[in-house]
Amino acid sequence: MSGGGGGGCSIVWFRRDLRVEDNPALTAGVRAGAVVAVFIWAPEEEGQYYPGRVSRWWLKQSLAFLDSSLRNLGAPLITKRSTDSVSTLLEVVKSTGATQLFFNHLYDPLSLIRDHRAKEVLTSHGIAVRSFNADLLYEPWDVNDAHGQPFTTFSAFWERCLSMPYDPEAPLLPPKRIIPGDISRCPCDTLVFEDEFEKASNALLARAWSPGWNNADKALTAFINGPLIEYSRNRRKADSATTSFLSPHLHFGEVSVKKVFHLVRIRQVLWANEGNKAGEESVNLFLKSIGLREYSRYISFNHPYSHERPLLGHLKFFPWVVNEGYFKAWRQGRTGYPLVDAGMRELWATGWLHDRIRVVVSSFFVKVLQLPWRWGMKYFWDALLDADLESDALGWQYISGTLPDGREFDRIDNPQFEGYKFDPNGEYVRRWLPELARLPTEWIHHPWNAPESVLQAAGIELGSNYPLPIVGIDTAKARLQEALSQMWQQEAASRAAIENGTEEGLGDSSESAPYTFPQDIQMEENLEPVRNNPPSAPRRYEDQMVPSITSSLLRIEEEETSSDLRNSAADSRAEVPINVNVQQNARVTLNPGAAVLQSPHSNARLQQNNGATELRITAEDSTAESSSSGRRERDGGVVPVWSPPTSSFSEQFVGDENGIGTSSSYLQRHPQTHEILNWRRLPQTG
DNA sequence: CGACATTTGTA
DNA sequence: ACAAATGTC
Repeated sequence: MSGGGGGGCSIVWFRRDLRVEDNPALTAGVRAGAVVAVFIWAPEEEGQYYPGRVSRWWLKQSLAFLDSSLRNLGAPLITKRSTDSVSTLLEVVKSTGATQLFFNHLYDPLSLIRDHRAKEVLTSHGIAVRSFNADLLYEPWDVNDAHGQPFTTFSAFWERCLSMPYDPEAPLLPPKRIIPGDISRCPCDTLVFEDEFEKASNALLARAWSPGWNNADKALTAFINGPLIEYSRNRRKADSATTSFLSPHLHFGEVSVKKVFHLVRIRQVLWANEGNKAGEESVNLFLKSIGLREYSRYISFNHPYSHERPLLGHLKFFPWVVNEGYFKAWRQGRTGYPLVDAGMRELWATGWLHDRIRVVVSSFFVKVLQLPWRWGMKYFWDALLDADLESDALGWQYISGTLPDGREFDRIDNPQFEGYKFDPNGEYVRRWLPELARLPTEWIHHPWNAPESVLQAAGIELGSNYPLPIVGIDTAKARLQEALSQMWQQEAASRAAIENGTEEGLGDSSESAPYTFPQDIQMEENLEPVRNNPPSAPRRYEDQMVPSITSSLLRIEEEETSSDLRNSAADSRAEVPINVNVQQNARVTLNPGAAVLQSPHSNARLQQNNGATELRITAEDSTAESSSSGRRERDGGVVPVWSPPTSSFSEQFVGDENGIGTSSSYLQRHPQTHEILNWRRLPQTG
């Protein structure tokens, strides 16, 4: 396994494993001889999930740290700008004379496809390709129930993980030094991660966060030595500095989960020996949140659609309220519910939110406002520093009640009560909603009930400097009931239609006139959300239209932007290629031998017609996404930018074999979803 | 010590 | 809202 005498070096392809310690691909590369470390920035490949501003900021910092560590070890990080990672890899291989490629696994749907293709293409060029597990305690395909089937509930999954017959592998030490490959003919591209606007907005982030693997290590140590022991007691506090703050580090793989697991476990044994029950329990709870991260990859691998369609099919028939006024009020933190609003303001200003508050605001979004969950998920994607497709998809599905072990649909959490639970003294609300700062705790989570005199004393005029509740909880409950009964009706009708052989189970009504967002959703300072008005916007049965992302970077880099993007390109925005429909989505060019991943229900599958498949998303798509976004400064933070409508989503694979409904839940349907993309079928080492 | 009440936590 | 865990007599 060493060098192989051929003299060719190895490429180590860094992605979301931006660390030198416990990096199996890097270790393998170093063992094999000379190494060329590469990072390819090809955000257009992410289509709609082009990374948000804060996420890109983090990546930039993190790469700088990685580069300097690699340099210290002997080989710099080669950075490449690309719209097609695989062909760029090929170029790098050619210009360096490499004979091997090493990388670590990713499990989001896009990466599964891209990496699969990378293996195929590079292998066909005579390159030895090997990939490794660097992101998880156990590979998804190694965790199965007694019948060899994937788990479908978290607790069963996690129980199994914790009782596997073998422990997760011990973390690898960083290499002592790296022999550099020949990069004389492989120049770096300068990567641009932020434009001038964004730079200004991002300046503040550095005060609160320190990206990079060495800082990740510090954060981990600080957490284990500090807040961990109190985790079980404190984890419910919205305002806490008691979380690990590891999530962005983990997202970019600056610290390995295996290392976290091992260190935390060691501490647990220690506490157990001391009879420290609280400490022991704290570790269990913290590990559970690590487990959820694992589970999100597990779900994504087994159901590569989970980021865009409900796992339990009935939600497909939920009549979502398509109301951009609600949506805007939610984003701005002007719903009239202090806990929700405080959360949204914090997110807006810092790109961060405590897990509890994520649940509160997303649950409010889905249950009270009844907005399509994918909008919310997309907003999180754009705004969160630790935006993570798999984790966020899991979270939103959990909230929406489309997981077997998720929250029930018909349950509305009352933000007022949750407020007193998670923020009993109102400190959190006061910090993020200065307009309520003078309100006594008694009323802080339900100002609408406060006596006029109290409001006056606190300088609050409801409906003027703080909104009345956008929707009353009772109204929301009634509406939710109504919507749910509609949903079940639709579901039943659809099933009946399928049984009658009327193939088109889903009412085509929804497909005919795709709703589009208003052109420009600006962050207006004093927008007053309408109160309790029945949703003026139509309800719709498909939840597929996701307001698009903003990528102002592209605006700068690609000058070719056409004049009227909104109408042309915006309608045909590149989607996550999973659902690419060639006819409809003209912008997504499927080059000869299109790779098309089909519905999970018809067994997700990468179809390849001939060897060199290529799925390319043209630059125009993303450029289009950058148009018409409003931005405004706002106390310290910067308002996340929101841009206009997105395409209709091509969820046309309507007539899934089994129909869609609870009776034929995905539990029974998922069998071979992963067969094709299963890594087991790919050369596996490590 | 078991039957029953109360509290708690809910991926 | 509910099931599990914990507390009480």
